[in-house]
Amino acid sequence: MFSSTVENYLKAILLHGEESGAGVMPPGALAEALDVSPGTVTTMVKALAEQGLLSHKPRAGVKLTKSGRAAAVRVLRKHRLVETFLVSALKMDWAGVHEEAEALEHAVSDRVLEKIDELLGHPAVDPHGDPIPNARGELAGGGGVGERLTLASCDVKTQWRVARIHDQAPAFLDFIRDTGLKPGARVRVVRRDEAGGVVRCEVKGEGGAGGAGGAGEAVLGLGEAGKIEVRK
Amino acid sequence: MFSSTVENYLKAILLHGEESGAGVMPPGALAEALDVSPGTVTTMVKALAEQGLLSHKPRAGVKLTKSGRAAAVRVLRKHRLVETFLVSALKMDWAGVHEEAEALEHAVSDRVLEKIDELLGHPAVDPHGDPIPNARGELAGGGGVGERLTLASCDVKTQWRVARIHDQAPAFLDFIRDTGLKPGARVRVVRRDEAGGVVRCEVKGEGGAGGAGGAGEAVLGLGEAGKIEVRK
DNA sequence: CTCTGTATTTTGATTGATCAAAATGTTGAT
DNA sequence: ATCAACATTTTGATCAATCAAAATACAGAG
Repeated sequence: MFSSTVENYLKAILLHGEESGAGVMPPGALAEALDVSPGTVTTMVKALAEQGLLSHKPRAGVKLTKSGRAAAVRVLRKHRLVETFLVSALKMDWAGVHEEAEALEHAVSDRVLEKIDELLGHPAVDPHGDPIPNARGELAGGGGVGERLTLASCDVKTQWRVARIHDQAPAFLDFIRDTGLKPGARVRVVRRDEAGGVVRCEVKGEGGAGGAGGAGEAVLGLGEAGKIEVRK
Repeated sequence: MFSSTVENYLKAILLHGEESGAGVMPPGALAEALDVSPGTVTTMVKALAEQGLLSHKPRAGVKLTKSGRAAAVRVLRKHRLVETFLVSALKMDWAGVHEEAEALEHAVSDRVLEKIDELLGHPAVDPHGDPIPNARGELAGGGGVGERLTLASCDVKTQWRVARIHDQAPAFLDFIRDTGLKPGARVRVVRRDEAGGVVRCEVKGEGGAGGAGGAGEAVLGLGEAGKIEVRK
């Protein structure tokens, strides 16, 4: 239907809206997200607007149209279902699946996707805790970055459960795996030093099936702590 | 590593060699196989020769180099393992998986591929009976089109087993599915009318698990019969 | 040996996606 | 109100992959 380039533009715009809450994405942010030059974005954006996938207010930013958003949501569904599939069905390492899914999301047909969805039992979230849009194109909204409850903002001493990791960088994900702070893990902030920018916490493993279960300690920066969303 | 265009050129040349036995493929056949114009082939072939993937004797044809063949075999391995995966793991319909695999073969990484291979238990053939190259890049040779034993050349009255379908066209595959002549089925040629170009045979279902098992009759043209390889 | 038909290569152009560098518009500080 | 700093758009080029149509080489018939 669309080239993978087009799909990547749409997905980046959707993701920006989800993360930032802003309805409009500035060209510079898009260039940054896609790792292309600003001029390239201007050119592509004009073409996509032509196709009715987004609206473009010159010098301000872009916004997905209804059909653009629908296409973007389909791509995101593919991405997240594929990630889940790689981890659950193929037992691949958690930290690497994002890049694999990045390539596969453009090659998986709708027919294959629905078979995968079925095989996995219609999962609601992917291995990072990110919500998977359903087949009807509905995406559970996660609340903007501001009101998020994370290891940087949650109550100290209370026990929480890791709900979602807001970063796909392999190095960070490796760190998360090593500390045991994966979605599902139970965690308690032991001490948060705002001045020093350090958060120290106690991790209690998976609780459910599988994981090592043993308790451990994790120390991380405030910025990093802010990427770990907790709940309950 | 290579663009999907390049991968398709290499795969087409390898497949031509396997099917025809000829070591060299004329540009016209390549254009036909890839559904591009002859001029395009000339251009691309020069570029691929530049990269050391094939050797090009002007006005005669192309031949894969060692490294070109290795790359082609990797692509073929991906294609056939993906097909097997789609049928065995995702329970997709036999007849459609070729086109799906056509897209996925360029997006599946080596890491993902080996996980799939493992999951499937290192299968030796794909759902059409085509041999799957192993991880070391060895491809079981199938014998040229001449010496092949097929429903067009096998003994009448003897019972055979369908080994391989030498055609990926969806319409033909649909026909095969409907008649039950899939790899694994037992079959006996009841009558072969060379003059009329018609082969009539009796099909006995899967034998093993799954299939309907009941006997049925299939009537097909001599050309079509020649695409159904039998053994034993 | 010549000619003709077919396969192949050349030529000139197009499309999608990209870049670097120059030009331009906008915003915020003074 | 002016100007500097920065973001955005324009401009002119490039690269990979393709096409249609013209030019060319070759092989077999005579």
